[in-house]
Order: sequence, then C-alpha cells, then structure tokens
Amino acid sequence: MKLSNTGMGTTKLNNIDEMYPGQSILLQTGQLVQYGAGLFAYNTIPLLVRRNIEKIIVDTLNKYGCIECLLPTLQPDAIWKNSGRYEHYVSDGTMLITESNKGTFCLAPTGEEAMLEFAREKLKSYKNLPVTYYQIGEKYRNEIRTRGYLLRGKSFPMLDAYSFDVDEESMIKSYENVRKAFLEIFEKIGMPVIPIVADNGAMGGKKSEEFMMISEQGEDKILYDEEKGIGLNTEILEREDYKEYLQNEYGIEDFSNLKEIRTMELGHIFQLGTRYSEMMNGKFVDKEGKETLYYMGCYGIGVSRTVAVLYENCLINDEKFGPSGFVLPKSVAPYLIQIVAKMENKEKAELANELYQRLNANGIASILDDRENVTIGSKIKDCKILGTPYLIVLGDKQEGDIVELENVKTGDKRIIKISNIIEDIKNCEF
RNA sequence: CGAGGUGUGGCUCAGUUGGUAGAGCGCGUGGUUUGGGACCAUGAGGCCGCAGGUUCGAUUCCUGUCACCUCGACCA
Repeated sequence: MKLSNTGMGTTKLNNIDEMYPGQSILLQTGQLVQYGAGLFAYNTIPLLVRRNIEKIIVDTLNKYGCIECLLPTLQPDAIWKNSGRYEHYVSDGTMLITESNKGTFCLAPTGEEAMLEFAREKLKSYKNLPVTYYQIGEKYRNEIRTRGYLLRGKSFPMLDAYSFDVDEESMIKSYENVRKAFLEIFEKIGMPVIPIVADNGAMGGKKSEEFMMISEQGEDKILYDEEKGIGLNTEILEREDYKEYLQNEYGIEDFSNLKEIRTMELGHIFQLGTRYSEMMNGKFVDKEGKETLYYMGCYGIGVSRTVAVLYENCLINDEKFGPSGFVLPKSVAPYLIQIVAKMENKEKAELANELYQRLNANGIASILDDRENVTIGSKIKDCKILGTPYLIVLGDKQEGDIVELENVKTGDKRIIKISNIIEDIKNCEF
C-alpha cells in the first residue's frame, strides 16, 4: 500500500479520551468513522486487522473439525416465533424489525434459530452427528446503551458456532473441543484470556464459561484465583445454589483466594442441552429408530470487540506525549514494514520504490509512505498511528548498501543490506 | 427508562454579562525546509444541533426537542 493513494493526510493528535485512548486515536485519525451510537465504519488498516483475526478464527476452528457456513442476517419472523424468543427480543427492543408487504423480517441479534433451521435440513440421523457449524456474520442489536466505541455496538461481527450431538456426553466433548480451540485462537492473536465460570443468562442451559481479558476498561467484575487459574463472574453468586453448582459442574470448592478484578468479555460458550431443539423441534433419528432431540452447544467470539481490545492493548504510551499510536502484533498486522522515504530526493525515492516492490513481491507486506512534502518526522509518527511493527527510513542518513530496520515497539535497530534485503529480513528475529 | 454531562469550521477546544464568531492543529497556494509531528507569507472553510418563545436584534436568555458521551438494568 502506498500512502499517497490512501487519502491520508498527516495526522496530529489532540485531546484523547482517557478511558479508551486507542479507539479515540483511531477515530481522530480517520481509521474509524462514527455514524451514530454504536455504528462505525472501518478504514483499511483496522479492517485488515479484523480480517486477520477472522482468519485465525477460521483456520483454528477448521483445524478442530468445525464447519464454516454463512446464515442470512435478515431473517423471516417465523423462525423467531417458532423458538418463542420473538416476544422477548422485540419487547426489550433488542431485535430490529423491518416490515414490508411481503412480511416481517428480523435482523438477527444471534443465530441459534437460523442455525437450527440450517442443521435439521441435513442432520436427520445419528450417523450425521456430531457436527459443529460456525459462521462469522454481522449481528444487530439495538442496544439500550452502547459503550466504549467498538466494545458494545449496535451492529458488530460475531463468530457464532453451534454444536449438535446425540447425547449429553457427546455434547460435553464438543464443548471441550471448541473451548480448546478458543483458547488457541486467543493465544495465536496474542491476547491471553482466562476462561471463567459464567451465568447462562438468556441462553439457558447447563454449563457456561466466558473468555475474559484482564483489562481496566472491562465491563465485568470477576473473582479470580491467579494461582489456581480459576475464576468466576460475580453474577454467579446471585444464584442460591452457587456453591453446589460450582462444585458439581466445575469442581470449584476453595473460594479463599479469589480476588476481584476487572475484565472484558471476548467470548462466551454454553452447553445448551435440548432447550432449543425442544422449542424448535430439532430432532434426529437415533440407533433405535426413535426421534430424539439434539444436544446443542453454542459458542461466540465478539470479533469487533477483540479488535478494540487489541488496539487498546498495543497502544504506545509515550512518556512525553502520552498515547501516540500503536504497534500491532505481528500475528495480525496487515503490513509488516513501513518504508518512510524522503521523496523529494530522486535517488531515495527510486530506492524506496525498488525496496517496496521487492518486499511485497517476496511476501513481506509493506507500506510505502510516498507522500511528498511531508517531513520525515511526521512520517515516522504516522507509522505509529497505523501501527506498522517495523520501520525503514530512507533519509539523509541512509548511505550505500545499508538500511536500518527498526522494531518500533522496542526501538531496536538492525543493519540490513539492501542487496540482500529479503534474506536479511527473514533471518532477522527481533 | 433512572442519574449526570456535552452539542460552536475536518479534529481538539475558547468565547459572546444579547449586537450573526475565534484559536491551535488539519486543508489550499507560494517559498524556505526534511531522521522522531519544521517555518514564513497568504487563502478557503461555520445559517454556533434543531424548533418555538422573549427581544428592535438570539449562537448567547427561556421552553421544548433531537443527537452524542458517562454511570446503572441487558449483553459478544
């Protein structure tokens, strides 16, 4: 990507929202654009970050044997009336409805109904089970209160997965399978999350866990035992039988070391049992030839929320200037290297273009800052605004066959030979 | 829906005890610059959220309304 083609001017940061500095920077620099409460457009870099996160999700779930599909987000009201959740979602204002002379349609706030509809077309026999289907699709919830930019929006991409099993034992296996996959996903993204005991809330069902990122900006308060690695959402304590419940379902007995911390919920998984298959008559034929209800599980990851937390997490908090940009983790950075060049100097400009071509041709995704009449200093700052993890400056200091590759996060620099740049960069682990 | 707050150029904000507005940054032009947000000159850009009311006159006062933000109930 050449910055001269992106419509990007030089950006200078003004006052920054103390609560969400990362997203505040994204908005001020035009990387996010707000249309209303909880409604945002993504400019190219955050969008590509989101796609990379989605790719990690897809690759990992596929590896764990899950099957990707895509459901319509605009759905006939009938499937919601069948499940009995129409009234609930409409009366609390969550579900957005559009009426037409062809009927009433719902913008899906979640996908259980549609997925059950999808599954029962084909999962007719115990021989077809178990299956875990998933999709990454936009969800619409007319939130009574949006919050924290992308953290709680009215329209947001969510990964939602649903497992179908013949019985409870098998359902638990599917649940554990996705649970493991989720942990791997967050690890690959570079965001350590902790799974904690959660309330099933509106979803119903038996066991439920949330994947929490420890964060001061988090919405949730949880009780966490760092040593044992066990945690629980404080909502749980509202249950009368919480001690028995925690002991029986999760094997938690010792509450002595739990400390209260704030977290942000990035994912949530549920053992649903037969609740939804009962409501929507989701059945298969078992070994004995009898119609039997599916045992289901459902699993979600808030993709946009993950993007938001990731940006807040990789914020550059400069001692002098305060929040001043990002260094995106390599796992999701859409571009690895940003070439900042003094374009007014013909020689440097040519060299910059040549390096840019070579890097991209060799699979090292790079940005060329070829904007003219912009000082080197501003361009270096803009590298941090975009979050590109490595930087090459082609200015007056650059001479001969040598450039410096800078790790923006650490400030470390490595000498790279231009004639051997691809090899040198590939061998350069830092 | 309950409580609080904010609406003024693209961004961040001043200001007018009522006489139709400013700054910094950004943007255009000319020039000097170019390694961690350079400088000089010059220019464009605002029915001061919207609607009523009071007034000779409202961006300012009053009333209403809408939008956005924060805290609560709900949730990825």
